[in-house]
Amino acid sequence: MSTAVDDDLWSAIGDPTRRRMLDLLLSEGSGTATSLSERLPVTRQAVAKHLAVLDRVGLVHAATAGRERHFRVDAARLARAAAQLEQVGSSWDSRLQRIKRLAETIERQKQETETNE
Amino acid sequence: MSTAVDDDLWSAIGDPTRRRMLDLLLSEGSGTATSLSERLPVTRQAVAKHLAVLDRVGLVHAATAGRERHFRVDAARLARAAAQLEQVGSSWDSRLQRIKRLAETIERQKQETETNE
DNA sequence: CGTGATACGCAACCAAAGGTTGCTTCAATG
DNA sequence: CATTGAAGCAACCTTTGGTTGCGTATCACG
Repeated sequence: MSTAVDDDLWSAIGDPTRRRMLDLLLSEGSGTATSLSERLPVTRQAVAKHLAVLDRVGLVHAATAGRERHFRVDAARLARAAAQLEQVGSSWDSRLQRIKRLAETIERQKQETETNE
Repeated sequence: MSTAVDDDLWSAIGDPTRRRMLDLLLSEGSGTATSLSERLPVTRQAVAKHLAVLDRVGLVHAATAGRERHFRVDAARLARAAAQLEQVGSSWDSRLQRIKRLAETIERQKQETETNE
C-alpha cells in the first residue's frame, strides 16, 4: 500500500527530467543549472526550477561559489526516496504474485472437479 | 541509470491518484470509475480520465457489462512497471553506497596521513 | 411499457506545473 | 573599467489534473 504520506518526495522524483538530473548529479558529483542544462533537452531556466523543487524537498543542497551555485545530492534523502520506490515496486510484485498463485490454485481445483464428474 | 525509454509507464504511475487507483484495483479485483471515485478524494470524471491514461499505456483493461465498465489491472504490465521502480531504486541505492564507501576510504587515508606527520 | 434512478461520456472551464523567451544583476577576468 | 559568463526574475504558453454541468444509455420496477 502506498503510504500516501511522502507524496512530496514521490512527486519530486516522479518527473523524468528531475530523475535524469539526479542521475547526472550522482555520476558527476555536483553541477550547476548551466552545466546540467547542457546535457539535458531543456533550458537552463527549466533546470533551475527543477533544482528549486529538489532543493525544497531536500534531495539536493546548494553551495554558492563565486558566481556559480553548485548543487549536490543529499545521499540520505535520496536513499530514502530510493527505498520508497523499491518498497512500492516490491509491494505490487508480491501482491501480483499472490494473485497469480491464487489463480493457479483455483485452476487446479477446477481441473480436479472436472475429472471427478 | 534511468533507461529513459519507458517514460510513458513511469509518468502513468508517477501520479499519486493513479497509484492509489492501482492499489484499489489490486485489492478489490476490479472496479468502475464510480466505485473507485467513492474511495478517492476526486470526482468520477477525474477517475475516468486517469483510467483512460492507465488504459492507454496498458496497465488496466476495460470490460463493458451492461451500463458498467469494469476495469482490472494487467498483471504483466504492472509487474514490468514495478520492476522498473525497483530497478531505479536499487540503482540509486548501489551508487549511493559506492559513494559512501569511497568517502570512508578517503577518510581513512586522511587519518593515516595525519598520524604519520 | 414507461418512468425514474444509475452509470457513463462529452465539453467547457480552471489552476498548477513544466517549459520557453527576454531582460536584469552580479561576479570574475582581461 | 568593460566585457563576458553565470544566475535570477518576470511574463507568457501549453499540458495536465481537477471541477461543474449536461446529455445519453441501461437497468429495474410499478
